[in-house]
Amino acid sequence: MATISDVAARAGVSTATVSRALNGKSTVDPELASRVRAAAKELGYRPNGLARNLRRQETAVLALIISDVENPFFTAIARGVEDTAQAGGFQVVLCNSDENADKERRYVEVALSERAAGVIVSPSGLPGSLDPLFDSGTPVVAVDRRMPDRSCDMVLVHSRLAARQATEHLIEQGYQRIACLTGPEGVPTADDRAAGYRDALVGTGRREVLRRAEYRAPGAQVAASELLGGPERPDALLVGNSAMAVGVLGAMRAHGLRAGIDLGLVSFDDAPWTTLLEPQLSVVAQPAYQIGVQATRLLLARIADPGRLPSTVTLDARLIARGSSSRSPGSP
Amino acid sequence: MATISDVAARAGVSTATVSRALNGKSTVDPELASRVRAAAKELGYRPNGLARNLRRQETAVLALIISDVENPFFTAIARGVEDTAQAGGFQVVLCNSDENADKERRYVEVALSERAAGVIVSPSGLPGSLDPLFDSGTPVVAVDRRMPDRSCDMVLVHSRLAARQATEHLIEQGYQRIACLTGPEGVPTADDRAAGYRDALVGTGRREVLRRAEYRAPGAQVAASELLGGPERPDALLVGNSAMAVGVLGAMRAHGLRAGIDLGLVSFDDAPWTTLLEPQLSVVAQPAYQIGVQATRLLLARIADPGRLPSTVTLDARLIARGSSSRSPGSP
DNA sequence: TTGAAAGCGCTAACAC
DNA sequence: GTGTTAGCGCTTTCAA
Repeated sequence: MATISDVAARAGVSTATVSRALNGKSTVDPELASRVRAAAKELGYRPNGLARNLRRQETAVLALIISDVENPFFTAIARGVEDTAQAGGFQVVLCNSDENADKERRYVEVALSERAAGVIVSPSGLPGSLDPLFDSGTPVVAVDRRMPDRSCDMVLVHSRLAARQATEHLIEQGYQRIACLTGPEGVPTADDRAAGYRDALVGTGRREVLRRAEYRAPGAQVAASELLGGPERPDALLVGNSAMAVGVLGAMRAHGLRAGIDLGLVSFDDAPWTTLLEPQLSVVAQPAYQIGVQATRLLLARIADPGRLPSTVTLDARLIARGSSSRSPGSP
Repeated sequence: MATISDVAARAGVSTATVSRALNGKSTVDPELASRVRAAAKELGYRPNGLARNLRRQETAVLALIISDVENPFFTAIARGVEDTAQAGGFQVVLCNSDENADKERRYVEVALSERAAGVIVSPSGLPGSLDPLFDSGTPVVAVDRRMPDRSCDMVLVHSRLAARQATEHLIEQGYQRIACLTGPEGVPTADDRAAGYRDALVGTGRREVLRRAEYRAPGAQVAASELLGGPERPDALLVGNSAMAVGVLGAMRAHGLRAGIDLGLVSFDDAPWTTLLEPQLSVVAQPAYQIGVQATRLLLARIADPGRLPSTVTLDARLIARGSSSRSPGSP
């Protein structure tokens, strides 16, 4: 592969001039500049990013470490990050930590050793697993899940409030035994959903029925099956995310239960298929794309000014009530 | 950030010894090696990957350029790539070209200038848009969509055959006016589905009704609406992918049509929600994860031996017939 | 405006 | 077994 010296030789100038010409420095004779461009083109020259970044001590690549590529919530965040980063002249590489602290650590290593300009991460939740990242001084923004023991830029969702509103909605609809199936203990979003659920139940005389499972379909299906097959079956359920909702709906099918009528249902995350069900699934829609946009803005601001004080952006989620949380089937 | 010289100074050895010790070369005195490790730890030393890669003239990072992060088919491929690459000692960075030839080109530039060890790409379809990638000599594997005018490693699916089988299944079920809604002209997978659909229709006396739309929900919904609202409404439909199926099902809802009874339905891609519908959606399941695995194997083999002859792996897809393609509602 | 030369941090000959 | 040193390809002083 052609190097800058090859181009310089061919254009009959020094490597310095090639560098200046190709980087659009104004202090280059137009005549030389065009000779350089021609030579570069003929040789199919492509600057070596490694050498450039090594010399400049900076990169134009952001790393986005998300906890599950197969979860539409996170891919929507990725879209927001990508659009905003590209507009700011940065490229984004996506790393899938798969809710696995070990993979997360490995990708942090990659991001650091490749000297990414900044990192956006949805923390897997294991305390301290991101210490190397923070200690490195690399600009970081945490999304979706807060970092309890670290001061850093964050973009979060009012999910406790949203969980409370969703539960209150189920109460208003007249459901009596309302359960909550959320993510693993210690994962902040999962704990928030549980807390919001509790907030709504206080003083209503209803009993708390709280279950935990991983944020995926299989675990949720098992947990839901236990709940639905046990004594004192709940008549409504608040579900932690859309992957879990898939498991819950699978369990309901197995138990012959109809959404809305036999079991009121609200799930976090507005997946594209939720309106295809009969009845349609009520959801708490999180502004995933906006989370990505805001996180990138914070990150770019911090890259530009590493000394600025960390700030937290908290976005609202929106309850969309549909048929699955309404006792009269078929109502909106 | 600490450099190798800092570590060398602290351990009282040369940088060469630090490098050897940290890279596990056996020719280092154990005593010195442990002193080096201690010094590195104390300083929080992290090798500069840029410098290392520049010197070594190689990277352990693969780039995976997929056409849509929000499509479960591609994220499943990504999982397969990631698992296989990690087992082979490579990291994977994901780039989302978003079915956009321009973005695709930009990410190719990034992959080349960062000197990725290899690239796996699901081509956007614009002819020639990947020329720089191929011309660079970087190891490449194309997945899902073949490169008609290039000789390179590929991992494909027998989707023409699968489309034919799916259509034959609809014929067997007694549907008479079978239409096909597939992706844009020129996208190989879209053309294959159309061809397979035609293969099945030949000699059955049925008329071809072929529609094209982008591989996403909105376009598919519009196209399906036209089809379903027009004269001589089809009584069955073969759909190009799961995102399109979302659009089609939305259109059916708007027109008050029931799957299976009013409209026999088979869609490509076995998304997690397909079994939640009533009736369940019949699908052509593509081995997405395996595509990722095989593609990575081919890529690693080519990285190890750039001179080997290109080969193509073609995997089978599997028809899973469920209620949406059966006239008797509720049958499996 | 242009060129010569230093040097980013690391690895791999080569010499001892 | 260890140190010295050259050099990966680029950008950026510093002189001219």
